[in-house]
Amino acid sequence: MSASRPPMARGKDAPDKRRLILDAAVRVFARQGFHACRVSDIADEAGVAYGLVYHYFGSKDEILDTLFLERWRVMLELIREVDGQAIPVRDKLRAIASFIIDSYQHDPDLMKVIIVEVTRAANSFGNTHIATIREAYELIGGMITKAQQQGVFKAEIDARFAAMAFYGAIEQLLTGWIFGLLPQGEDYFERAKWLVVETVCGGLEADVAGRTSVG
Amino acid sequence: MSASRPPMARGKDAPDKRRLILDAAVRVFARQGFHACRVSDIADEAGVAYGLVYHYFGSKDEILDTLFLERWRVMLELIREVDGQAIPVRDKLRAIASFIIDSYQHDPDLMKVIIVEVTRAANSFGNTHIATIREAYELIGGMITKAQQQGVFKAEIDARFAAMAFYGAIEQLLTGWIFGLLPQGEDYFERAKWLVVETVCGGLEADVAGRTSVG
Amino acid sequence: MSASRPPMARGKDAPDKRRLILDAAVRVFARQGFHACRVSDIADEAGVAYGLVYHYFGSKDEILDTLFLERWRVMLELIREVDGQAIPVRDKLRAIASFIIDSYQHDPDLMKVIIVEVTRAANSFGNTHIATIREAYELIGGMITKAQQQGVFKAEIDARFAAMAFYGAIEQLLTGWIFGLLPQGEDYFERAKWLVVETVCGGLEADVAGRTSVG
Amino acid sequence: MSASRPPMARGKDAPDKRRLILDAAVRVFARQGFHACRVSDIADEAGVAYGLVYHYFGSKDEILDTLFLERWRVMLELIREVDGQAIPVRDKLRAIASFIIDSYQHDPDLMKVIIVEVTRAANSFGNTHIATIREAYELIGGMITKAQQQGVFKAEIDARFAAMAFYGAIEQLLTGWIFGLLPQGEDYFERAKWLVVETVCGGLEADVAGRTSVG
DNA sequence: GATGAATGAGGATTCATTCAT
DNA sequence: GATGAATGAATCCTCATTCAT
Repeated sequence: MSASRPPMARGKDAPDKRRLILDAAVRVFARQGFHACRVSDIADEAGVAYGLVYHYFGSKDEILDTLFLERWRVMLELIREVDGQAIPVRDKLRAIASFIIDSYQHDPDLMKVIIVEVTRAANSFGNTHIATIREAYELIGGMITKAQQQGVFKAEIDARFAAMAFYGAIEQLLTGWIFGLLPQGEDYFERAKWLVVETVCGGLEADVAGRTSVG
Repeated sequence: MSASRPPMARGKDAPDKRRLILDAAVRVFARQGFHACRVSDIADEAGVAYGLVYHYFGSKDEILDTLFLERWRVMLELIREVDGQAIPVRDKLRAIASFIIDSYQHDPDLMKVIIVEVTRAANSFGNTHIATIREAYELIGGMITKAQQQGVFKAEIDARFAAMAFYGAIEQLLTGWIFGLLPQGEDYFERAKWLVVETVCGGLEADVAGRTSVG
Repeated sequence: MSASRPPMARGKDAPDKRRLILDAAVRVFARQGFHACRVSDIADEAGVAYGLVYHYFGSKDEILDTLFLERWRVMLELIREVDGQAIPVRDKLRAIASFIIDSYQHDPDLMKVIIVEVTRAANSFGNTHIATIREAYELIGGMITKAQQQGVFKAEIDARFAAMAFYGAIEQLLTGWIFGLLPQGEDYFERAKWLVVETVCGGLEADVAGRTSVG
Repeated sequence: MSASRPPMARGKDAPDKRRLILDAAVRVFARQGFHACRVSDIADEAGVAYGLVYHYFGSKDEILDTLFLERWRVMLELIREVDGQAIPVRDKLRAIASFIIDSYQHDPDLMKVIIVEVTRAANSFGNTHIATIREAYELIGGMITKAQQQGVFKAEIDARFAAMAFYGAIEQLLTGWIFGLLPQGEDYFERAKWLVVETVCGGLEADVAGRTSVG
């Protein structure tokens, strides 16, 4: 369950300019924001000629689209895979949270760009990719619904809303890291995976009747 | 505990052009997005001359800035007020969730702008806004810490992370409404207030040992 | 033969806002240049309301025109008066040089503005006032012509060209002071008056035949 | 000792758009004045696209800047070269006056722009230009000082002031031509070269004691 | 594939001037 | 006279995109 971006097979010394440009774009978008950066900034950061960006990508937008889609495709695959497994819902949610947090740990700039520039961009990129995003939410919602049918989760809480809350909790942790509001580090990332699932599944409240909430 | 924007005392017939511009900006930003709209769109929407926008605001950015600050001032006041009350933590969180959801219900455009555009702009905006947001999180974190000390909340979950998760869950519900991913309406809003608090405090898991999840 | 600007008779305590605005404009034009300053800068500097500037002057241009004309009228009067006197040409030129240098000493900002913004502005104000400026040159040229006819000045040098060179030499001294290229101070000003006349009349060359060039 | 602008080595058919823009700017600045012309006027005059102006120059100011620097570099070279020659001071001054007047004759627009716009802009331009101009004056001042030490020029006249007066006399002749106050033409230009040197070196005064004013 | 000069529409900002009070 | 809010035309500069080499 790797959180790394799909490798682009190439000859040993071949630099794969396309990949170079994408990776440069991530850094530049993260640093300056999509709107504040120019195509020339990306080319400079990648160390390639201005025009080459347009050789590989049709537009500046397409670069961001590509970055989003690359990552989100893996994300959806992961969710679908998890969805098909015969494991407790808590483990499923745990796998999703782990994947997202691992993704951040592996490439924080990329996740920052996706969250800041796409996921919350209701009027631009968010709308373009709404179908993709919706699918993720629906898959998660489906897991919750199934858990409710099995009696594992309470039935009173609308699964769609619960899915949003779950995903929002994770994304906000990332946001906290992105903007320096939460401490980062290997330990914190690991703890966060457990924490977000524990909060959403077990709740913050202490057990009043001796029930152990630790799985 | 009104979620409405602070009224601007004025003579009966005086139109307060500044307010007019601010309100128009909310509508235009919500409709087109901050970057996609022109200053002239704001002026047109407000029914004032182009130049008047610059009479009251130094730049397009400053308008967004002002909207953010206005809203968060009210938000912080609410949180501080709630923090000072001698009520159960669940009620405190409920009050905060209610306030935010009421705000959305009362002026969805404004909340859309705050969530969608300000997060994106957090790159460019100085640390002023981050500091404001940080204060809100710290207040919520403080409530959770206190609850943990009183044994009401589990001690294993870092309060700062829990505060982020809580806030993120709420914000994602708003995002769901904004993107049209969740159903809206008076009932849904009311239900959402309960749901988000119930999820975060009581957890999604059903009681397996007769524990009542109602505080 | 005062170099001061015409006093504006007024009640003791009356501040004469018009004068206030003109004087403020001199300072602002000198500091920022005519084009780089806004009408509001003038109003601020004068400590009057924005709109009052337009109560006294029809436009920003008119302010500069007024400043130029006020000073140049006195200048022309001086030249005409000198022209009518029965004194050696050297004394006449000396009187003119003195007047201009005294003017600079008395109000360097005003002279800077007139030289920089009007006298050299071939495409704007310079053209507007070309007739006024031409008259001064012609009067000086006339003095030189007369001196040539009297055998005091060489006949080979075109009087119009000589008049320009004479005036240019003076103006360049002022320019040197304005841009910090020449040392300033009472002594330098006095010496400059003598120097410019001595240079133009007597020449820089040392006497080779015992002639004393000091009048 | 050509007064022409430095040639730009290029392939036979290559149009060198940068040069095209610079030359167009000279014409437009001379015709309309720096402030009154738009960047689009320059582009139109050069027959290039609007944006290309900004491809080669950072701003409208930088164009004027470049013109100034280009011209003064040549001017300084000339003065330095003249300064190094073992010729009478009168010949040196004559060479400088000739160069400037030739420059005007060769490209009156450029000289108009240099004189009219750069002086005005000296406020905004940093001390870079002032420093350049200062060097020219100091070189001329040095020639005069040397002549004074050799007894060729009077010692009573401060060399720095004399240098300014000399340069001012020349510049004012150009100003006279620019404003249409002095007659132009091959003969007048040639005569002016002699005249300005004769005036400054020999003085306007006729010889009263058989002194020859020819050095 | 690679380069970077060339294009030109778009939009923020400025600021002189007007005018109602 | 005095005030400053209101107006809107003017223009600089940006930058995504195209294209010839």
